[in-house]
Amino acid sequence: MNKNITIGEIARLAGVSKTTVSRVLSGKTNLVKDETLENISKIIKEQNYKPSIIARSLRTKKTKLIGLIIADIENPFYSRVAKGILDEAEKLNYTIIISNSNHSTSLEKKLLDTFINRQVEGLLLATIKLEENMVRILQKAGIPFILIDTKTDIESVSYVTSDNYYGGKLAAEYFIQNGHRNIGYLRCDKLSSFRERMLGFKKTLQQNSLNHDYEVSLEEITCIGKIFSDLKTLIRDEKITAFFAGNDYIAIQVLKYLTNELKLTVPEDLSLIGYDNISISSAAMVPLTTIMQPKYSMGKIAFEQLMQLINDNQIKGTAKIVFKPELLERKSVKKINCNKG
Amino acid sequence: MNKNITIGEIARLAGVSKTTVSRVLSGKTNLVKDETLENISKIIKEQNYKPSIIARSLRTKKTKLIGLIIADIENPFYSRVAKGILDEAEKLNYTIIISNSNHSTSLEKKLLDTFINRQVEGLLLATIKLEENMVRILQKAGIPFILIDTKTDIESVSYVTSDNYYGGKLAAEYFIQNGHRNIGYLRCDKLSSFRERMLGFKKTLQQNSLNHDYEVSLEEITCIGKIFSDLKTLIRDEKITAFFAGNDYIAIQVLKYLTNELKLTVPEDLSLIGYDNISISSAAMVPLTTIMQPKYSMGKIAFEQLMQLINDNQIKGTAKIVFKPELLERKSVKKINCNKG
DNA sequence: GTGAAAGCGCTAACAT
DNA sequence: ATGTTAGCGCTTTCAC
Repeated sequence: MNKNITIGEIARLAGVSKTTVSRVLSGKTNLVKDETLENISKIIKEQNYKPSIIARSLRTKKTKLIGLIIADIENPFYSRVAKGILDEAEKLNYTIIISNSNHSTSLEKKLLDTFINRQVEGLLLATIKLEENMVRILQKAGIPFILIDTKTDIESVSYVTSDNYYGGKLAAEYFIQNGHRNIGYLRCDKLSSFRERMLGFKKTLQQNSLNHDYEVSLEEITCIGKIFSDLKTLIRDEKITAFFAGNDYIAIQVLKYLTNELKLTVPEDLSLIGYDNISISSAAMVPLTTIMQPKYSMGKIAFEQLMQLINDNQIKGTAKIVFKPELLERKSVKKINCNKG
Repeated sequence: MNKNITIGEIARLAGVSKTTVSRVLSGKTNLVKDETLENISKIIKEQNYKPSIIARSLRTKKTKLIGLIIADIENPFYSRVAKGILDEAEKLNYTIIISNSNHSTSLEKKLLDTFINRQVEGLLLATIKLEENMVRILQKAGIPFILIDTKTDIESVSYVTSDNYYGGKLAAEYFIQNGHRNIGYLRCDKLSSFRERMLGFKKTLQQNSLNHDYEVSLEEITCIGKIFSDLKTLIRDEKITAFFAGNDYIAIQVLKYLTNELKLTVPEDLSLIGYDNISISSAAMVPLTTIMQPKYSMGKIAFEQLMQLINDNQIKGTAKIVFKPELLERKSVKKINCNKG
């Protein structure tokens, strides 16, 4: 019944003007007599009145809304990042509107529009394939945004990632150190993070004079099943002994495939490295050796940086944060022979 | 620059009134001459004009906003449910505002307020501990809501869950069939789903004249580490051979603990059953026998039901949807001896 | 088929 | 310390 109670009604009950009530609402209490303040506060509480954020937003142009586009909320990497974002948003009294793009660029474009129309104050993009025209649209709309786990060549675009090139390098070096020579990897050009990982990986193979063409190519990151037959071929024909899966989520699916379908053993028949260190990789059939990146922190810091961009809007700043990933040694890589020591 | 373009500006450029532009915007094209329509559409496109959803919401009282409160987005069960919700919302052109409550009842209360203030049209509550006064607040505000994976005794509250009592029963029966006699389980009273699972489980033990007091109690679902020492005691002193972990997320952490800390083997030293069938339970160290519930569908259907409640608001309907869970046999339960056949 | 005018609930000058 | 007024950008009578 009190769902339609407005500031005017409170003002009437308190015998003051809407302005005064508004001042109480926005904490400008120094402009209100103590007595009046108390009275108004009492009535607000009694009536359980809550100001309309919509009306306020329309007036102030501040929505306290941040848009979040996530490629795949089901991938534990992203859901951990999301948690970092959500926790931080809660602290700062911002509300998050979220969408799952399923890695679809066209959907991401549409979502961008929706979020702009909703007048979000900023945008967090967790793996969008950012095209130039999207950047233009965002900049034209004056909406600051930060990419997470993605990079772009476009100057003046902010991002929070780990050093994926370096991460790829770490993986390759580890395989090599452990005596692997025929090493395969998954390639997916759709994600910039994957591209960088593979670049660092491939380059390192090359520098060690190893064949760097044992690649399995993935068009659509959503259809991981499609790589399996190519992977099988690489194992059979090229005798690869190691495979860099690009991320843990995929690595675990590969692990399942190898074990259940091909009846192969990891790491005896094939060694595997993932990326991300998602929470279950330590409890996988074979505990997964992986490249770790600080997911929660990445979400948290992305949010903090976005706040800065929003608040310092006079200086059109750019945030470029890159974490150093680390290799986490577990049990999915076979030590064929040790070059070290 | 065109960030401030409004309907008035479009009207001016087209040489018509705001009303006419508004009619084009809302698809009331039968009220507009073809010629005018085309002209206006052209200008809208040229100017890349997007109507302010805020202003529209203020006027129409429709926000196209649904609030989603999730207990722990990082738990793959919830993130899968969330995906079902998000995909469906996208289809129906609704926007989701999301928060992670970390299982905190006080935070959930606060979030409820925030979401009401934002004038969400409906609310999806994935495991909130719903107190009576919350229900009153919601009903007073006239906001329909649906609980996911939770139930309540309060009449007229809608929910989408699986039959947790039956799920618990399935788990107990399976242990018993496989020859287990000393069977432990995790108890957590905070979540209604857990309570029901444990009730069904315990009752079944009882009906089979087995000890049903081998319980490990968990106060805060966020601190799973705390159950370990109790679990250890149960294994040592009571010689339990099987343990029902309440959900897969916890089961996997128990699995890690047993393997890494206690150097025990599953299922040789302890058999384990989880719940939910999260995507990685099939790839766990020991593929997890679990009770499956249709997570994605639950999210999807919860959203659909909420739409119904929103649209049929004259009839104050209630949706009570209960899925039948199924036991998924994998490798985490030892067959001590077979009673069957 | 089109437009003028009012108003959604709030805040922000600008008075007083 | 408080009130008056105007207006955010849209939709919706009601009139023409």
